[in-house]
Amino acid sequence: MVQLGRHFGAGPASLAEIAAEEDLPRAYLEQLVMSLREAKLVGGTRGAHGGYELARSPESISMSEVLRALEGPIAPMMCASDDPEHSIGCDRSARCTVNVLWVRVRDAVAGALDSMTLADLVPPRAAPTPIQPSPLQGALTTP
Amino acid sequence: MVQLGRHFGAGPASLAEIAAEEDLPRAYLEQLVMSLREAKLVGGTRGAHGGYELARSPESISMSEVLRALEGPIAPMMCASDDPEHSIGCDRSARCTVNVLWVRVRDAVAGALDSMTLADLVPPRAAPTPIQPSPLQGALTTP
DNA sequence: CTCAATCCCGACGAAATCACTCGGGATTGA
DNA sequence: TCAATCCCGAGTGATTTCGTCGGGATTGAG
Repeated sequence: MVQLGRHFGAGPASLAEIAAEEDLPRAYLEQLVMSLREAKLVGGTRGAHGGYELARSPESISMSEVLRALEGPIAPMMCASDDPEHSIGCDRSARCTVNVLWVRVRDAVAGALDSMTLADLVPPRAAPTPIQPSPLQGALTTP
Repeated sequence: MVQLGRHFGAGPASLAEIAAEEDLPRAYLEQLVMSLREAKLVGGTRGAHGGYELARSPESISMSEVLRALEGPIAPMMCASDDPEHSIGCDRSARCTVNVLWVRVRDAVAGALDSMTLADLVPPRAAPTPIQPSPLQGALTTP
């Protein structure tokens, strides 16, 4: 996850390393990285001295991509999913007025996630390019 | 939930009625309404011909209140909860740079929820006072 | 060539959560 | 008095989440 961002440009990082730094079980990490790989966000190189690496620069990877890769489509409820494939319309869709609410929430979340990149989350001192300050939070904190 | 909003001003509605209209199990509704009662959003009147009623007008009840009552504090992760009481700091809080992300998401959700009231969700024809069009969605859909 | 490090993959398991059920009071209008 | 209704706590079954296990397949180094 984020550790890979910190490690960017320094060659591949083995799961063993990451597991140590993050103290998470290595076997579990494997599983997570698999999802990231399927989403083409990281690439793995095999063999001794192998490991994982970001496929693109941290600045170009939005957190919405990461989260979608790890947790599936953004959907507060099944009837308001990002991905039309997975959205199963609930039986009472006709008289259900609540759907708009969920759609709003979903868009809010997606917006927040889109407004941050992996680079925003690597520890401060390493932040290379100043990012435009999120346009989002102004709108959200106004009364 | 929303049905109560629709029913506002027409005296108390029994769970049996609501269960019929919503076709949800009545016993389950009881449980939900309990939470709403604890949050002072609805009041119950007992005895024959009793039922539940909104405690305030639908326009004055924000969906964030409702959701907080039903699902607890708004918190995408435990380390970024609305309610300081329930927020349990994760062990790695020191080196955890991800927290800001969750806080942003939480605020986005809270904002979206605050921007809608129960009245916005009662079926269109019944909407009494025109609400100011949400200030939120403009900000969220801009590139 | 061989071997150890590492990724790749599928299946399994325990714990928490969700949606819902059961059974039995306590109150009140008719 | 009695039936309708709220009030309340405990219990259940399915699903999801977090994490484990074991065994290949690849590749660089010696």
